[in-house]
Amino acid sequence: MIIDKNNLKMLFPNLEEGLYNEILKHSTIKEVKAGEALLRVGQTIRSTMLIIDGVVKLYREDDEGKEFFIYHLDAGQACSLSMVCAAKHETSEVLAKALTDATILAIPLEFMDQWMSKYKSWYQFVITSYRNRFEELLKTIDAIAFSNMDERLEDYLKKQVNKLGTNLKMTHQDIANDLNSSREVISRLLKKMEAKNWVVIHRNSMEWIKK
Amino acid sequence: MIIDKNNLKMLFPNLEEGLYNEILKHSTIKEVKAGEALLRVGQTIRSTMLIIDGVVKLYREDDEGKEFFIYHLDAGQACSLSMVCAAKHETSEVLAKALTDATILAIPLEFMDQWMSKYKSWYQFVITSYRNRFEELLKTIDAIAFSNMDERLEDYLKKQVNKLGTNLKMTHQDIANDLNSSREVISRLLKKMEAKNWVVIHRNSMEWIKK
DNA sequence: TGTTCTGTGTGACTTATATCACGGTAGCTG
DNA sequence: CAGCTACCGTGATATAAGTCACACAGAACA
Repeated sequence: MIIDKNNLKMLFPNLEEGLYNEILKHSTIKEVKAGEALLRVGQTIRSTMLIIDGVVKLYREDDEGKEFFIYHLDAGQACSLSMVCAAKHETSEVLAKALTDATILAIPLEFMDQWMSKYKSWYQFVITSYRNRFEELLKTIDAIAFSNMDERLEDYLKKQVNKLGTNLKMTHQDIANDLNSSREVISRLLKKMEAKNWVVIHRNSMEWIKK
Repeated sequence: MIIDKNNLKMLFPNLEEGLYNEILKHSTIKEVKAGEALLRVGQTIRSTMLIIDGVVKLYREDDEGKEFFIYHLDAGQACSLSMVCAAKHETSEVLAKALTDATILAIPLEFMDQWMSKYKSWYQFVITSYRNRFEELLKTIDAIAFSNMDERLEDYLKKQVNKLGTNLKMTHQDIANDLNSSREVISRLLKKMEAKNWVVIHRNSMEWIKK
């Protein structure tokens, strides 16, 4: 995938002219296949990552390696964690996996500091990214603190639909893993949703038909 | 409470000289009694808040007004949310309540932007605050996603002990509210902890004796 | 002094979710 | 085609947590 200034402007509007040039000049492009990890827990972060294309899923891991889905990142968004971590030369607290094939722009961490004082638009972008991720995290907390599995599943499916369209190619086990639940529970809840005409279940996939 | 440069240096080390002066010049001091709210959900944020003295608890609220405890802020810390919100003129997503009597330094939001480019130390401070709050939030998610009530209660009590000492003046109902559980459940779990000699239970208070 | 209120203890029960143990079936592969 | 494997459905059961009902005890107060 070739990235030029126009691309960048579409995806990240409202940055300063000079900043687009710097981004193009100093960043490297990373292509990631669907399912691959871009960032693992404990890994040292050496660059800030901007999503150019595709969807990335962020996970939190427990000690036994169970993966709990926290939120999505789309094209035009930045991995906020890679920003702070980068700024402090620290390691990742999360696992980031490509949901679809994805293209990532990696910006070496030294530019974080530089641009922060040099480009007001960059500072705005970073702060906004942060705020948005923080909000996502709060919503995730709401979901697990205040909602039952049926609501959480509905939320989860809606998010997937938002990112990938109504035809969801995933197994019940996949969903169970993301929600830290079990296949049987998800199967049963999906059945109920099917009875309510929210979804049509196939093998290895399903279709979301609720408006 | 009178705040001078030395105070400030003790609480917020590693800032630039000029920045301490600016903080003293432009901020106002707010005294808050234990139990009072400093920031409510939906409230517009007009200033960034630095904790000078006391302990503040942050909560997330659900639609029925149930309050779910997310983390503590101590003296020397900043309410990161007030930073981002302030920068974007937005409203609060959380409820902040003083746990003890507290002293807060309120910095009008216009200085956020200014100082960000003017003082590298301020930028570092903001980013570090952010990262720390983000981590707290992730830990909170871990707790509710991966742990049972007994572990969560233990964690919770340890945090309280950390902030307020081993003599905990709170009712079982208070704890239940913070953990979004119920009094009976907390009572029973506390009994078990007492049996294990982790805690001595009194009326309206308890003592943490586990090392 | 008795009365009231608030916090606590506890048994019985309900509910949500997890786990176990199957059996079935679609789709691939040799 | 046989046989395998991954996915799905479902009843039975287990467990954690929430809810209900009520008893009791210490503090507060009239």
